[in-house]
Amino acid sequence: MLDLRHYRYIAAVARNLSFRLAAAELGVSVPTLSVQISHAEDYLGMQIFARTSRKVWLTRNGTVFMAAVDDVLQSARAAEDLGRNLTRGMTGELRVGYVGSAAYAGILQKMVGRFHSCFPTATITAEEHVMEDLPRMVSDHRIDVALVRAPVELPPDLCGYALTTDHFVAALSQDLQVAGAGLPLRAAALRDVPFIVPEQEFGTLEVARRGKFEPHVVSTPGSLISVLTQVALKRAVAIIPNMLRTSIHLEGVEFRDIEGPAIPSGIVGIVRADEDIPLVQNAIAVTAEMQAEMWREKGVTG
Amino acid sequence: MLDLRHYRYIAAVARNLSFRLAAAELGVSVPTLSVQISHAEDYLGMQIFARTSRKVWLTRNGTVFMAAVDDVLQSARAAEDLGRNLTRGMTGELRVGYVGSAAYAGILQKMVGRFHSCFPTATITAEEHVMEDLPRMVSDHRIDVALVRAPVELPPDLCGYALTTDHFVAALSQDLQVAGAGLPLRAAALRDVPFIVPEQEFGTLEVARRGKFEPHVVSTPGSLISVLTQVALKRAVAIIPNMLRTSIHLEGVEFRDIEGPAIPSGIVGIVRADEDIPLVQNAIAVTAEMQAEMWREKGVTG
DNA sequence: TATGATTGTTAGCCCGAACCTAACAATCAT
DNA sequence: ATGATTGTTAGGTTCGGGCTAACAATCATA
Repeated sequence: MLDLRHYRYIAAVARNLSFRLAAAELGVSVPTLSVQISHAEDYLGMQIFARTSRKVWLTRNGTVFMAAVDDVLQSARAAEDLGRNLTRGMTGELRVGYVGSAAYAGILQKMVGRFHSCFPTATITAEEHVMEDLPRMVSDHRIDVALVRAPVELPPDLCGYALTTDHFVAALSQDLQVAGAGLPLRAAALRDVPFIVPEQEFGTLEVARRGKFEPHVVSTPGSLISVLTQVALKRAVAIIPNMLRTSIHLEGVEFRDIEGPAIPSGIVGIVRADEDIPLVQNAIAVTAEMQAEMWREKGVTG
Repeated sequence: MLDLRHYRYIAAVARNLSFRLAAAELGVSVPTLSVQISHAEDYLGMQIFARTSRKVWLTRNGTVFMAAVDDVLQSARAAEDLGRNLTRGMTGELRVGYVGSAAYAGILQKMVGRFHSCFPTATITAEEHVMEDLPRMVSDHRIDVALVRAPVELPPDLCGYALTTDHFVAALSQDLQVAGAGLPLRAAALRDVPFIVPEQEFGTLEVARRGKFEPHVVSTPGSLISVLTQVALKRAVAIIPNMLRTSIHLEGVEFRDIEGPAIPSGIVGIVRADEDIPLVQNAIAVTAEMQAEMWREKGVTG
């Protein structure tokens, strides 16, 4: 069977129409080239080149054959390029999983956009999942990166990076007459109000802790838009990330800050601590850089 | 640089997901395969396969890389197939040159049609040229096959095959009052008639020889349709292949057989005597076969 | 839990083939 | 005619792919 060397030698002779020049270009001796070309011709059973001891030219069939030779060399080059880019982390496959509120926070769009411009030949997939499943999916190599709503505790094989900062606020039905309209809401005032609890229940638990009561949970919908809808329908309250104030306006729902120190929220990116796929490593670096830019801008503007 | 062996080994392991089975399939020992896969991985700088001493599977990057591996192997296979088909004369390039009247005789269409069905992957070109140039074009390797109007004398490096048989007839203007309407035309009767001479002037010369006169040549147009037109316009006569009777009807022109033994015409295929391109050799064989079929049919029907 | 079977890796040797130099053959230029 | 240029042939060297043997690691079974 011919190997790539034969194809490279054939292509070189065809380019130069001279064994001497082709041998120089290839860095081999003329006899070596001559013998190898002969081997290829013997194997194929046809002359690729016609030659006097003074001139070399392609035969008719040789001319037709050259198209296939170029194909072989091109695909071999493409394979090595692909290998190089995979090892350098310039291409490959990147699987992102995210909770719905990562899209509201805008971080998902920014990340995917940045990935596409940094790694244009990479395949990037992004699928929404419930927050409960996401860390496990990263652990099990079913996805490479997860975007979840902070805070979250991680098993030792995973590590997280804070990508956006936010804090919890209360979203409550306008039908409720809670004291101090316009002012920060006291946690204790929610003792007897029905609670709608989003996937990230940390805010709810913290408010209950501050108010020293067990929250009266009436529903735990899947998405934040459902949470707000339920708040309106059930004359209830929900403790949700402040970011939603700017993203969602729903008739009958008002937002109130919560009295006391801000309850931290934000989006966290989760990856495997021992990540060894170069593209994913690069993606993490790019994300960190992007986050630094965002926080720098934020620092300047506000 | 990786060569085709590496790609074949990688593909085999990926198919079998086992070094043992892949080695058996490839007909090499397991250690050989193991070392070669390692070489490829070292060269690329990435793991293609992950393995415990009990299981083998593709890495993420390995999966992406396999597409390129398949490309390389497919193009290599295609190249060898092409080489084989070129050697066996099943594909390649076939250049046909023909005189216009070969198309009227139908032989050109039959030939090209037959070529396409026999050699579907071959590239077949057919160009019209003046009869004078065609034998030289074959000699000079500018075309592979020439279809000309018999008779023709050939240089020793060419040889010809009679493909169709025909004979010359007279096409003459109806305005001429030549004796013996409806009967074979006597050559001597054309002594004072203006002659339109087609590319193949043999018929004209033979008629003049039989009539023992120098023909009064008034025009030598390029195509047979022009010859007939000129016959009508110039109240002249032309000695042309009988085949045209069935192909062309032109107002003001009548056809008359010529008295005496039939003056032979027909289409001749010309090729190089030392032709060494397998496709062309096969094309000649196919044409000969086709001609035999045609003559057999003719013998049966008439 | 121990033992044997299965599978991939490492080590050491062998041999084919790619490569080189030298000598040769054939063409072209002066 | 003679020397220069270019491809081929011949013979020796070396690199590396291939093999066997020994090893390591896992899994199955007793």
